[in-house]
Amino acid sequence: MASRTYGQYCPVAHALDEIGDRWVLLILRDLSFGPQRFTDLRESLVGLAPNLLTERLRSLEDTGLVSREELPAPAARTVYVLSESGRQVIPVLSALARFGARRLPVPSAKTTVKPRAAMIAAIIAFHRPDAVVDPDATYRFVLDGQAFDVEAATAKIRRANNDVTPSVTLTAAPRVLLAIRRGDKSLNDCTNSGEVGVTGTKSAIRCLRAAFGL
Amino acid sequence: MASRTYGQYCPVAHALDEIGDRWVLLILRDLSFGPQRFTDLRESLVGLAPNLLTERLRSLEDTGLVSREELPAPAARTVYVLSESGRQVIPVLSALARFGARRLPVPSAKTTVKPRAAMIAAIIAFHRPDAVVDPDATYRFVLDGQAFDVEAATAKIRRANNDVTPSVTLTAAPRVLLAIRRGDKSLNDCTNSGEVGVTGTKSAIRCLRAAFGL
DNA sequence: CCGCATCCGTTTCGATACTG
DNA sequence: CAGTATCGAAACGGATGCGG
Repeated sequence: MASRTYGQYCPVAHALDEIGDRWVLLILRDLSFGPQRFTDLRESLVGLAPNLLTERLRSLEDTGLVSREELPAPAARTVYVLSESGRQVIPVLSALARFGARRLPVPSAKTTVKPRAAMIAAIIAFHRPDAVVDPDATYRFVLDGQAFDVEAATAKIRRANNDVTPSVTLTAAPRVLLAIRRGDKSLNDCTNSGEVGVTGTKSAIRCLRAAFGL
Repeated sequence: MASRTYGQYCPVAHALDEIGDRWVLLILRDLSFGPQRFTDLRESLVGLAPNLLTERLRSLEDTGLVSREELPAPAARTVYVLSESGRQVIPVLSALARFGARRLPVPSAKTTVKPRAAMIAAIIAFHRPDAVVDPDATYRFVLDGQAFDVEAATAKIRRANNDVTPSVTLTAAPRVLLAIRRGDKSLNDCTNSGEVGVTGTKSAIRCLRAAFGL
């Protein structure tokens, strides 16, 4: 059951031994947004057979990148979460996202642009930690009703938490965010036309725009 | 022959569609050190069948990441090189190297540490472009007789070029460089004991140490 | 429903042999 | 040197089933 290894003493080869198998990086991508159940992953990863998902999750547990948590009653559910060392794959995901975002074709009218894909393509891939002014800031993005919080300093992303009061909230359709990113529209025009809503103090909004090059 | 795609509109998935197949990132890793012949790649990538290497190279040409060049006479040889867009995978390789380097076990006495692996593990993975003082500097590393030049500003790496006069030259056994990186030895001690040779102006050496955290 | 396990046809991979 | 051809082995993808 041990997956094939490259057998090279090289950090790149070793990394690929651990996270290079098919589906693995997409599983980790999903987990980077927060804990996920088996079926959450299945839903996102269309085409991945359940036995293979099981095997991948076991491997990731073995390497210590993912851990399993049992949520308490009423309905006991198993969720999978990125471990502390698992969070070290996030820069890899970011680099892949930056690479992929430049090469991703403009979505046709029929292509569905999921909120998470838009977050990755428009936000995470272009986050500039060096441009962050206020390290304590939190940015909230509401896309198609799904809310994400991004920690300014670290670019850590999670599903929005009501306990947190974000510095800025940006509301938009995923497709609009991509259009702005491509430069087909400007954020100013979109806020004026109501396609994008931005709330927060003027300085916080400036930080948002600087941090993500919007 | 079209390789399987994930079929998701997501930059990470798209990136993996292009460079996520088995062996592909290792091929790109090798090409990031400069042009390589078919047999150079075969030699480095033990276990990769030649027909599969052919197929991977064709796919990479199709996506425009790699291009083929025919060297002129006397002995006409085909070499494969990273294209301009292909250089965009370098941040992905760096991120993988950083991830893998932390998780790579200490090499046993029997493990062979190849010069390139040491370069990746000790140098590329830890390069700090923000710490670079002189952007025009070039660092030369001579490991087991193989010489590499690293451009300070960009961390571009290539096989050493005699036309270039490096700001600093560091000579060491691959294993020693890794030991320093792990903190088992200090660069100072190794230069005093002769295990590592460093030549260059005092300020250039300071730059080298700052740029790579040595 | 959720979290898997089993079975099975298809694709991909890896090793070796062979060729211009 | 730079590939192509072949073939058995492994991995994958899809469907189905099953206990909690």
